[in-house]
Amino acid sequence: MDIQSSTGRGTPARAKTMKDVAEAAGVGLGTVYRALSGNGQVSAATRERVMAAAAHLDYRPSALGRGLKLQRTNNIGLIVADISNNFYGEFAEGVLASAKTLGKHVIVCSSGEDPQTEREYAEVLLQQRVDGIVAFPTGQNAELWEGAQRLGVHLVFADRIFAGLDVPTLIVDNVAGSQSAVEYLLALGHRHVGYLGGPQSLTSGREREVGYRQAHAEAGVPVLEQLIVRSRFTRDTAHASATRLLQSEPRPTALFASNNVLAEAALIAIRDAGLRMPEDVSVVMFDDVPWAKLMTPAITVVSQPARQMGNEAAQMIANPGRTHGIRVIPTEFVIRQSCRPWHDPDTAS
Amino acid sequence: MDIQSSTGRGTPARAKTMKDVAEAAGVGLGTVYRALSGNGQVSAATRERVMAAAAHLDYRPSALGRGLKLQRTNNIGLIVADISNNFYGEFAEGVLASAKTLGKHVIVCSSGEDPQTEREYAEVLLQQRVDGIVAFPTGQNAELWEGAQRLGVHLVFADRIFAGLDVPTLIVDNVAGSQSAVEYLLALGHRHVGYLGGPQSLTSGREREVGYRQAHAEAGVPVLEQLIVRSRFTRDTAHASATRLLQSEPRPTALFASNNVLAEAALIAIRDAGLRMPEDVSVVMFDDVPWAKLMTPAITVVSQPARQMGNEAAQMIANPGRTHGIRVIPTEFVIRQSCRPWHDPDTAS
DNA sequence: ATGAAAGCGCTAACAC
DNA sequence: GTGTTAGCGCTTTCAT
Repeated sequence: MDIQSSTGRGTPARAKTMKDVAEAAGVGLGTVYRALSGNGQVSAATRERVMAAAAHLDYRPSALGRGLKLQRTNNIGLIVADISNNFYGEFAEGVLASAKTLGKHVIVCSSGEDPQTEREYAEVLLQQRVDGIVAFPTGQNAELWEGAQRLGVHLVFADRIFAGLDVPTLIVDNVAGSQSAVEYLLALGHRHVGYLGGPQSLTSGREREVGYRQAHAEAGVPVLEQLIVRSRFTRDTAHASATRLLQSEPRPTALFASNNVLAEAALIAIRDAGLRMPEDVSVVMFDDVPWAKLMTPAITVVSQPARQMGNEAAQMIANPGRTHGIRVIPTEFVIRQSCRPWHDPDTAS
Repeated sequence: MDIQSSTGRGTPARAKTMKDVAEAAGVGLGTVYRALSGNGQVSAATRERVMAAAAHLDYRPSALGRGLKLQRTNNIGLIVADISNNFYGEFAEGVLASAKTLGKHVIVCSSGEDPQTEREYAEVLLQQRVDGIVAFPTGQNAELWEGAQRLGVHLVFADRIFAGLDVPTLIVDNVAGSQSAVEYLLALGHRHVGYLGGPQSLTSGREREVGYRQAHAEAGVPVLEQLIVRSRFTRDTAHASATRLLQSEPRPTALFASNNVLAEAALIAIRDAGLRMPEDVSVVMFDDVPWAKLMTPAITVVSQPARQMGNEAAQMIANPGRTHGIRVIPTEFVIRQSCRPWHDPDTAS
């Protein structure tokens, strides 16, 4: 009696293969393939028998065998900075939704904005032989991305322009979005608009600051450098930066937070400082997260269509060749109740 | 002259294989394997040559070939309801972080709480031959999960108990968490506490309602069924439900929202109804999302350690056998400023 | 210490 | 219309 052949209780049943189905249906391997895939001619009777055998055995094709043969996996990688951040979460939902309709599957990675982690994840994705990668690149690892492209892995970058690489990129109009927000604050009479910005290493950090400066230039209002505070786009350093900004001389009467994490920090810092919004300080933030409209007063925002961008990124990965260069998505300025006109007490008539 | 062999500009270089490395290093396939994997003996000199050749060719092992041979992929699936919801986002960050340290990779799927979508995604994950799946199950598709277990795919469920299936499950103490919140409101003098609940089909929906009822029973306060409104855990139906709850007779003087999406809806409905928090209506919510402490007043919450749960889920998948039954995680009741004592005007002395 | 060869599950070309 | 076979890239056993 052969112990190996007994159906052990604890031993999981090996996943069934085409060969199993072929034996069960009493046909050859090729016939099973033709019957199940629809490629090639099979008689109706045979097809019936094969389908029945497959169903009975609970056969499920192996994506591994298939991928190995076809040199194509239908898997794509997604590298975001922080999936618990609503912006990336919305983007990811968009990628997942479009990927599903395209018959693709998504391996999600969270880099924490760390180039080393990004590198490790990209390496993993290449080993998994993904067909493409959607990434919010840290700005490092140029050789890595070049290598990926050489291997025929389709790339799409989001939110940041990677200088020197020819990768299709999806980006919002940071300069215009930021500029419209700051113009609005200046038009309300604010002359000391604090800017809570991201790192200069990212396009989104740099460009939003450019918009801030352009708005000042066009309004003829001088920029006070001490009102510009740069922080990482993460919670750890954000609070200290926001607090520092509120303690600047002169104290800002309005504040523009250049992403949702920095805005959170700003609101907490404002409350901690005993200031009221909008009486003491007006606030505008970049990125229309769900809680922005919950606040009292509701926050005025520069809205970016994160989910739609995710959709589009997945489409771009699936249709390489149709996508070139940088696609700029417009932002929308949504005025709510977090800003108030400012009349400088010193110069009041 | 052979055209095929020329390095075409547009033709991507095929990913290098062990065979390529073997030829470049002038050794056999087995030697390359032994040199790169560390399994087996290789002379120092040979190892050196192999490593150099691999580096020079930019060789990257194929997870496909490896997985096919080993019948094990080191990939795990994660099925959440909505990755843009902060709760799932935090959980996912936890899974990703732990998976990384365990050398595993995560295919993320978003079911939208739809059993059909869940089924399709689970099917995909099984075809991908994932080693395990972490899921927030909809409660349907029992046969599917049983089949997965039979195939030796390790399962971990989160947030919901699936009756009739023996799957290790990670869950917060919904009854106790909910009960402590409602006890608090009753102790403040509220006698008409509205309950904005999730669907009865999910454990988290049912149990939180049980906590609500137990708190009333122990305080000797009768439950008014018209103050219990159930909604799906999604934005579409939440707002209508919240509005309906606020129009109940008697009007609730306090409100317990059983998840973060319902809480969002409740706050908007409160504002739309022209009510003030906490003067007109006290509020407690389940799940301590980042914006809860941003609100003025800051919201009192039942906090659940979402990220830590994600960590633990990944560990459980990686160490099957060590995990059995249902692991209940305690919640934490965090009192902030969104509740106020209530003295019924009719019975005031 | 190293080379040769089999086989994981699938696709596709070929033979009948 | 159907069966057979080679090969994708890797791991592992068996010779040498």
